[in-house]
Amino acid sequence: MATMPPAKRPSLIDVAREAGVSIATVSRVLNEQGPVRPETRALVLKTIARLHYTPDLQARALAGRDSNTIGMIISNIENPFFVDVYRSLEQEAHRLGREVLVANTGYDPERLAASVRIMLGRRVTGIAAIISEMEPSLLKELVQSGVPVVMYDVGGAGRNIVNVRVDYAAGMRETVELLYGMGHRHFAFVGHHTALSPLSVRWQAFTTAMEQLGSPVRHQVVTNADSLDGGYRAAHQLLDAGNRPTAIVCINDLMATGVLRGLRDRGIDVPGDISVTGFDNVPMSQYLAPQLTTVDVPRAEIGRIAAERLIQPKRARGQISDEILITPKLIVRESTGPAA
Amino acid sequence: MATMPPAKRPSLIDVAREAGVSIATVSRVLNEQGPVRPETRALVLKTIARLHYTPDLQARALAGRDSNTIGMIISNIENPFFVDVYRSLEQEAHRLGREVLVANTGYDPERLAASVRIMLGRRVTGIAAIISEMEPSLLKELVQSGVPVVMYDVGGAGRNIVNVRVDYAAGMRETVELLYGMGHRHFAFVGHHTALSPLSVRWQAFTTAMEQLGSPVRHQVVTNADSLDGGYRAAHQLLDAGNRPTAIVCINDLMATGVLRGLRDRGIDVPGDISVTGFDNVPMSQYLAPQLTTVDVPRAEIGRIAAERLIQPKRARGQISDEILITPKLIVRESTGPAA
DNA sequence: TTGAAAGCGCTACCAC
DNA sequence: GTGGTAGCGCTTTCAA
Repeated sequence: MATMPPAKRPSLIDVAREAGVSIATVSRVLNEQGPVRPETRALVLKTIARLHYTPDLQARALAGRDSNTIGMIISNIENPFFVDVYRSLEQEAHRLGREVLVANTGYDPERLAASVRIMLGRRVTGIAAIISEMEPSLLKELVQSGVPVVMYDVGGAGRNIVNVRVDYAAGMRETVELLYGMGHRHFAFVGHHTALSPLSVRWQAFTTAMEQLGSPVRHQVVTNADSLDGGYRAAHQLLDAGNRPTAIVCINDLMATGVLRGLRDRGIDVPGDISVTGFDNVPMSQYLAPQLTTVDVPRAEIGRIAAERLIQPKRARGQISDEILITPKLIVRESTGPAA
Repeated sequence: MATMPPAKRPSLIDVAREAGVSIATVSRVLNEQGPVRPETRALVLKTIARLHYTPDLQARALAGRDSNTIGMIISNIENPFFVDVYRSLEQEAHRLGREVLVANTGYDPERLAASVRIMLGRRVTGIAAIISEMEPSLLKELVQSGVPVVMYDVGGAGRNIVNVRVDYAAGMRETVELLYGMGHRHFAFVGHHTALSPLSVRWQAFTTAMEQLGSPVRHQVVTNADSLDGGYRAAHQLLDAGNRPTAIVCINDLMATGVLRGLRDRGIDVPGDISVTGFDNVPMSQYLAPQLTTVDVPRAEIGRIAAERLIQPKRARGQISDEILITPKLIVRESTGPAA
């Protein structure tokens, strides 16, 4: 028994040959472009079906048409926040007839660089960078590529860059003031590694808000991985360090969820003994016990805006950069209460 | 001031011209293949950097080398279960030098069909279908495409298909027996729409387990969207319907989380009044209060196996199909207790 | 060690 | 209406 040849996938040529027409005609029916006699059309369609022909998108993109795809890079798909932005961006992209190529970096700078190369290599028509950090050199590469880019959290300037910013300062101020008003004077901030950076907008927003409160207020900081477990460990570290705070402000809901669990393990009541706040208002935050006090960041809006800007970048010439500011909103739930 | 031309991206030709060598040479240094004089190599590299050249992956794939990409289709990225499988598959793929192309169908059959077309169109070297349903015609198309496929939950046979199955029957039996042993006689099953299908392995596993318990045991069913909110609404429906069960078995942790919240809203104590179980053992299940009794499905293993099978499909000839069975394990936590 | 040239599968333009 | 054909950017023989 002879070994079968690798059974190459059928191409336009195969379809054309089988149908007895030219490849140009097949292409026409495929793209519903230009005139084709109904009968010819039907024949071609039948042949395509018979051969299980699937157009090669790479070749199609190569031959002039663009890739019809926008890329999205996120730093932690484990965090529901990013997933929500992704879903909204994808929905909008599909509505506008585009596909989405996702890449998850896991906060790894190398993966980020690789992801950018892949996106550029696949000739995406735009890139949404929903990440927490970006090396200047990479950013420069992105600017020079000329591809439309929407950035979130990390800034950047260039005629092809649009920045989406959340007014963290406002959100953090509301949070801190709520707590302060409830009598809290000893705060702790729980963040993840990337948040150490002076570039971290959330961290900066927190310190600024604290400074505005004045001198009698103290705070300490714990950093860990951006995960449920990271928050969990942070809570234990905080308690082990002694000098217990009465309010714990977390960089996001994911970590706050871990903190809540860590405190419960140690028999600490929330908000009776300690108050806890998150940030983002991910769906999960409502399903916890106690429900999390947090700051709502409109993820759906962010994804939608990113898709829009990427797909219809009809921007005025000469404009250096663009900035979109989003205002978050404090949502008070059960995890905060008067200082013990 | 003249309008700038669209500033096409530099190609191999541009690099070759600038460096004064042939495109073949540039290609060689790019792929670290064949002999190239160190000085030539250095020159080319410098030129590439200067021009910010990024190879066109589509063209590369077209010209013979494969796309170096495996595709993954999931049905609900909102469910952490799928995200975990994705992360593990991606990690393994990267370890083996491959990229991953993800598609989320949101349980939409049309999106599923579109996703398959896109994967095939991009000439992925394999597809992991981690979904809950698949139309027979689509499945057939997949088989005929000849692309290696790994399927989870939904079956399929073909020389290019590998099935990963979880022994839901075992997991459900353990769950139901735990509850029965605690005195429960009135069960409710909470599933999502897809679970209505007689093809749904989880639903079948539940009914089978119930039958084995004998006649004095009753059960009712509620279906809703596969989401936190879906579970939440299911709980309310269950309570409104009267004839309250003492144990609620949920199709997965996502819905169980919603159920927990719904019960709490109605002042019902878990597990004091009603016991609740989930399935999957997603990270979140440990962070709830009460912590969820659930069945652990090794997601990381599933992702790893999928990647392996897809990337090294050195399978024996003539083998009709392949099947991998994974045995889940019950994890008893706080959400289950003696019948009221 | 390097270059020339033949495709890969497709679109788009120009003839007929 | 339909066919021929020139690329798109790259890899890969085959010669030089």
